[in-house]
Amino acid sequence: MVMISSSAAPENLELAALRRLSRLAPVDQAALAAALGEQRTVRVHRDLIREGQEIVEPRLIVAGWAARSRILPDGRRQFLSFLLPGDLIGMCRQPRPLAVATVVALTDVVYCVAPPRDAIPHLTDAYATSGAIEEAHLLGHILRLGRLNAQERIGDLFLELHERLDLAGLVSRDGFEMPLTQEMLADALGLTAVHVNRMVQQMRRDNDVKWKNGRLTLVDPVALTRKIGRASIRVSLDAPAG
Amino acid sequence: MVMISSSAAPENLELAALRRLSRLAPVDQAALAAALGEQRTVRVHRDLIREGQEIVEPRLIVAGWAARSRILPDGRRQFLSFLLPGDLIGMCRQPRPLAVATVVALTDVVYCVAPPRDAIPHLTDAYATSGAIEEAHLLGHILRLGRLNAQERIGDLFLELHERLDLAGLVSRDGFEMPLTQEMLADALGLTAVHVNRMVQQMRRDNDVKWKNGRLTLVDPVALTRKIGRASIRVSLDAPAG
DNA sequence: CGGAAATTTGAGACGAATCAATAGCTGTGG
DNA sequence: CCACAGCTATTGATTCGTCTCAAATTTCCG
Repeated sequence: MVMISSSAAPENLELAALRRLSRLAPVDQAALAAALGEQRTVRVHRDLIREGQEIVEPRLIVAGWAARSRILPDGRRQFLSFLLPGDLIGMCRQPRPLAVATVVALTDVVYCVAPPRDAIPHLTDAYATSGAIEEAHLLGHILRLGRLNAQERIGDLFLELHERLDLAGLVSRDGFEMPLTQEMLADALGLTAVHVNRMVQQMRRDNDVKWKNGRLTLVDPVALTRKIGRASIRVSLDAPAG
Repeated sequence: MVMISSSAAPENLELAALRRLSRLAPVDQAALAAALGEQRTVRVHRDLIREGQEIVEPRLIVAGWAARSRILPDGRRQFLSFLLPGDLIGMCRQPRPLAVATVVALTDVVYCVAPPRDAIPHLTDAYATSGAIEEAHLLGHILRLGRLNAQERIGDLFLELHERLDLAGLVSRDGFEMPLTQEMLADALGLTAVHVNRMVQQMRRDNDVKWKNGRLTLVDPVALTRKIGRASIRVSLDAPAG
């Protein structure tokens, strides 16, 4: 269930993260690789950042999934966004910021300290673009929660994950590793685990998805996109003119 | 109904916007005021930015309300966030970005071109903080849509607006101008106008809010905050050490 | 193999949507 | 000054989607 426990050599996973970042802007891959030196692991269910605490240093996820979350006094939990390999944690433009959300590891998470802005040419651009994409994901999530019904929400989220993991080179023809439980999906989508379950079964019956052993396959992503009316995010990934 | 049609001198409104920005970081107010020279007005219902189009130049709202919105193929509409006096429109760190959402004027909106980053010392910090706050608002909106019921959503949004307008100096003891219709509230909160209506009546009966003639009063913001379990946003507004 | 976590199933209750109609308000033009 | 059009707000009756609670089953993992 935990992604990194597979037999794939860790190098491959790093590379996936690298590929992801490097596609954001023209970055010297060798320099970036050098910066990725020291890797740490956080265990499942552990917090990477705790709400209200001061943020340590920005980090780059090399492997595994995490989520930003908030919890209400009465225990209700909401995942605000998912953080996948290649994503940045706690990267912000503010001088001395307090975390506005907890970041919790949904699987074992391998990360490294994000190389400082000026360590590598164009890295500033890469981070900026990364931030813009992240905001686009937040907006997409708001649309999802505000105006889509349960089944659309699930499908739409699956499409987003597919898209993002594809960019990170983590999608093969038979889908991708999806370590989320139905309860986690519920916490992200503003639903109940029970209802997520029923809707997923529906989607399986409709042959929209296959999901087994933590591996998810979207049978026809394009058709599903149309079915849901999802606008895929198109932040320019090309290098800026110059 | 349109805020700026009041008898208040336009200078006061500018100042409100100024105060807002200046509180974000130590900014030379005179320099900022100079940069605010040329003001334009956009009529109600007109778009300031259209989704998918290239963003022109970043703007600063001087008076009036706008909203970022997305519309689904079938006509469903979702407001992603509200933009109030002192807020920035289209400010992004990306080189040549496409708008990820439409920005529509909810009232007549007076704006000016946002002074460039390096025009004024510390303005970069101010923009950074402004961006961080905006992200915090997005996260708050996600929590709202995902885990609060109709009445909590409305109350929580009212509290956010109160907080933001207060920072902008636009709240007096008898509340603040609230140009939103119940339908707009519905489009922001993922509800129906009909249901918003019923819940607002409930809140009036409970003596949580007064709302008449476009003016909204929160009878006891602190109590309401507790009642809803809302965590107010505490991005550091103080100057960074040094 | 055993225990915990995750998924699945069922019955019933409740919150919010839907559809439809009415009433109030605002501005416009005759 | 009134009549009318067009929003906005309100009310009622009904339907539908999702939640809740509870229990059974399956899967995962040590």
